[in-house]
Parts: sequence; structure tokens; C-alpha cells
Amino acid sequence: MVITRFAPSPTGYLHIGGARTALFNWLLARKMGGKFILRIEDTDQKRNTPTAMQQVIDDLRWLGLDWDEGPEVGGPNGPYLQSQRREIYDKYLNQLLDEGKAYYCFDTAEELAAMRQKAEREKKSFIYRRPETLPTKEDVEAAKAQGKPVTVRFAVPQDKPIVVRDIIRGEVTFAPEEIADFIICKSDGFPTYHFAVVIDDELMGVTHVMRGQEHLMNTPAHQCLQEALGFRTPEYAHMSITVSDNGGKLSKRERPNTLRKAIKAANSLDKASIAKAGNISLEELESFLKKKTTPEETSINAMADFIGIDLPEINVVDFVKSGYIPEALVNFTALLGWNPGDEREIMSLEELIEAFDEKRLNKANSFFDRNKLSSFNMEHISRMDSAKLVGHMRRFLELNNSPMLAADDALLERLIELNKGAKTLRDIESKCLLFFIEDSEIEFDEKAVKKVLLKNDNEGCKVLEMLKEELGKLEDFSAHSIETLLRSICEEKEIGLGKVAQPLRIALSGSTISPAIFDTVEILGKAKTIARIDIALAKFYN
RNA sequence: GGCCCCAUCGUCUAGUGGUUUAGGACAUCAGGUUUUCAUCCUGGAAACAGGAGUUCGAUUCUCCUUGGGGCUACCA
Repeated sequence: MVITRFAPSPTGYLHIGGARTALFNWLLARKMGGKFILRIEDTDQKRNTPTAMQQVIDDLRWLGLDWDEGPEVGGPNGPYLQSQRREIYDKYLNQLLDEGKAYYCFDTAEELAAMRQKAEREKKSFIYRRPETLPTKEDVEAAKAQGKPVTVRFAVPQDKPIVVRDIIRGEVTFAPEEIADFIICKSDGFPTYHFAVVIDDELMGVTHVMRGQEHLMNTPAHQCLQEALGFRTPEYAHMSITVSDNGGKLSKRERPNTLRKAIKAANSLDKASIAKAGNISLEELESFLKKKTTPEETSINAMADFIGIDLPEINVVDFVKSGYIPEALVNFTALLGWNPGDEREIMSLEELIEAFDEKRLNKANSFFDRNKLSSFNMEHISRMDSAKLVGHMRRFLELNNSPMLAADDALLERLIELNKGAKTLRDIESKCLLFFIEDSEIEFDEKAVKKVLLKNDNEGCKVLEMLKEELGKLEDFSAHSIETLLRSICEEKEIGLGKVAQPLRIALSGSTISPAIFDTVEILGKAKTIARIDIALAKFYN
């Protein structure tokens, strides 16, 4: 049985790269009728954040991924939080220590840093060298008494090259002297990632490990550990990673970096108020601008909001907020570094499962092209059934605190239906906002007013006057009869529909952009339609 | 710096020792449809990083160069 896993560390929201890793592991498990495990790698006490696990879980569920073992669902191999598995790791740690395959160390952070600097000066790579004689239990007590940190390192066997067999990359050989004796137990008693991952993958029966290419250099170390512990070695697949347009991995840095550039570029902005918007001090802002520190995610978002820029989406929630739907995001990320082998592109989760083949995973890194994602989003929106879309729309509106939340499901469904060509849910929202604001809140687009209402001796205003009259008389205020009315007016006056529709649009929305005009008028209703025509007339024609 | 990975249109990619005038999608450009925006339709432009070698023949195999990326933590 194929058993895969996704093992995020709970340090923040689920990153789009993490989502892709999770997706491929999930896809393989589902394709093979195997199991998919969610395991939380929370061994770093300093980096963990209390809400992160729930955020990751929510994002995975939003994407449509489920797990057979892990938080919230349990399973026979729990607990699924590494922080709750300390005794298990200790058992194996003692085993290695007893067998002389691991040893204690007392180096301080400063000593280690000095060694590294020395190596750098000598232009050599720093590799921790095992002492001639290994510390004894007594040495440990002595070190503790002196307040020295106690860690445990794994003694990497130096006898033979280590060959990693990778599904994507074939065999990769590493010289043993390139692999340092790495720490497996930190001075706070927690295992390091390398140690915990090896033990958990064994105990949980993981057969296939698909992870980012950044882990390829870790794998020989993991294999040595597996051998020393008498464990199996799972199948490995080190996937290509997603890079961003300014070089490097697509990472969380992207958002702060974009914000920093924007603040620097717009030197007219008042830094004090930006800092205030981000709920940080001016000093903290300055330090951020000098690339010395990075404020919290919420501060970054607040400041971006304040100066009115869109940060590139990096975390899954960013995409939710921007109006992408999970079907599109999943489809698009699946096609980054993988393809079904035919010319299909738009695929459902079910189709992806059916088509998935880990042997078709690509070696080369890929660039995350938001244009193409947009196009995928439109395709998925236009072929999705309305009921499902209403659900996505609700979640989007809630996340953005939109006034459109006032709409009931039936109205939402109709508005979505009217906007089938939209790229994102945000596009739908912004086009429909006119229904959810007060008549007095309409902001008129100056250019559009000039062109459509005032040009040719107030041509548009005259049309509005006439429309006010005719619409006022209309008994059946349905899209259909509104259409009949407007078309007959056009025919009578021998003018195009645009001459009538555009002035009306401006009166109702303030701009030349709105959903189909007949439906817009119907949905707005007679009273509001007339009221808005009055407002426009009063403003531009008296 | 050291170690490792990678290299087809701007982007995601298909593909193979001769079947290729290298296929698709997004973006782009030119037309067209449409009451606005968006859609939609038609058409165009656009790539095998460079150099050696192997071979009758290389985009496909090998090596080198160049370029990109990763790792080089008591982070995962």
C-alpha cells in the first residue's frame, strides 16, 4: 500500500508551494488507493505560532484535500504532532547513543559560529569534525554543571558513498565526507527535523516521500540515519520548485519585499502614518526599509492596504482573498512541474487523480504565472455549477468583509450567472458593488461623465430625462420588459442601444462598467433606478 | 567559496536520434462579434542557451562553457 504524507511546520499560513507539495502527495495516494497522512512538524519552539496549525488545516480543506490520518481525524500511528512524540524520539536517541552511533556535543552557538567563520576565511566548506575521543556520560554531567548546551550529533559513517535513488532525478551520489555529523537532538531536548522525520516516516509506514528539491541534500543524511536505525528507505521524489520573477524560490519574502519597494518608490508618503497603519513604531518601519527586520504578516498586510497596493499572493489565503477558487488553484499548481501527457489543461480534482503519474514529474523549476492562473480561474468559474460557486463567493465576501454579503443566495447566484466571463470573484464583486451601496455613495467617473452624459450638448442627460419618464411608467419592471422598452426607444429614435445603455449605466453605477444593463435595472428596482437618475441629473444637468 | 540539481516560444509545457514547416495553453499582436467591462470567434508573430564530440544524421546521446536554482542552522 502506498502511504504518503504532508508534513508542514506550523509557522504561518499554508504557502502555495506547500500546497503544491501536499497536492502531489495526496494525488499519488488517491491514485494508488493508498493513504495520505498529515503530520505537524512542530519541533521548533521558537518558530511555531499557536494558530498556524488550524490555518494550515483550513487551507488544505479549502483546497479540497483530505487526510486519512492526522490532526482532527486521528489514526493508529498518532500522535500526529511531533511535539507530542518526545518519548519515541528519546528511545531511538538512546539506542543510537548506546550503540556509539551518536555522540554528545557541548559547543556553544558562538563557538560554532567561530568555526564557520574560520572555514569561510580559508575558503573551505564548514563540516563539523568529530572529536577523537567522544564525550562520556560524566562529561555530560560536567558540561551541564557548567551551563553548557548539550546536543547530540549523529556519527555519519564515512566508509562509502551514499546513493540517493530518486524517482525524478535517478541516482545521485554523495561523498560521505560532504555530510557533516549533524545534530539530531537540540539542547532543548527536542529532536531536529532530520531525526524526527526519519523516525516518523518509518513508524507511520510512509512509502513515498515527495518533497521539494531543497531537501535533496538532506536525503543522504536521512538515509544514513535509516540504516543506523535499521529502517526502510522510502521512495523519494524531489520535485522541482516554483520560482518567482525576481529570482529565487517563491517565498514569503515576496510580500514584504514588494511592500518595501512600494514604500521606497512613493517617497511622498508619510512614513509615520504608514507605521501607524501597520501598528508598528517608526523605528521598526525604518529598520524594515533597511532590510534589517521584517514585521508580522498582519502589519505587512495592513500597510499594503493603507498605501493601496496589492501584494503578490503567496499563501493560500491570499489567493482566497483575491477571488480565486480552489478548483482553479489546484488545477494550475498541479500543472507546475507535471502534466498528464496529453493536451488536457483544465481538469477537475477527479481527473487529476485519474491522470496522475509520479513518473511524469518534471525536473526543471517553474515560474508562477498569475496570468495563466487567472485564465484557469475564469474557465473553472464559467463551468462550475452555481450552487457551488455561491459557496465560494460567500467565503470570499466574508474574508473581505464585503457589503455584497447582504445578498441572499438567490441574488448571489443570479449575479454570478450574469458575470460568467469574470476572471476572479473579486471582478464579480467590484462589478456588482453598485447594488449594495447607498444611492448617495456613487462615485462618478469624470471622464465617463464627460464622454457619455455631457458630450454633444448634454446628449446623455437628455436621454436620462426621457428614460426617467419611460421607466417610471413601466409597470412590469422585469429585465425582459425593460429590454423591450429600451429597444423600442432605440428603434423609434433610430439610435444604437449604446446611446441609451451607457448614460443609464453611469447614472446607476457612476461608471461605464456594470453587468448587463437590463438585469442591472431590474435588480436595482424601480425606485432606486429613478432615484439614481435624479441624482445624476441634478449633479450634471441643471 | 564548496556540494548538488536543472536548461524547448515571454510563461507553463508536449515531443523525438531521421515521422517536425518542433505541437498545445496563457500572455501578446491584427481583425471580427457584443449595450459597457469581461467573454466569444478568426488569424499572426514567437523556442530547442553556446561550443565540441558520437553518428550517415542530433533539439534528442556524451563532455565542456554559460546561465538559473537549491543546500551549506541547535529552521523545517
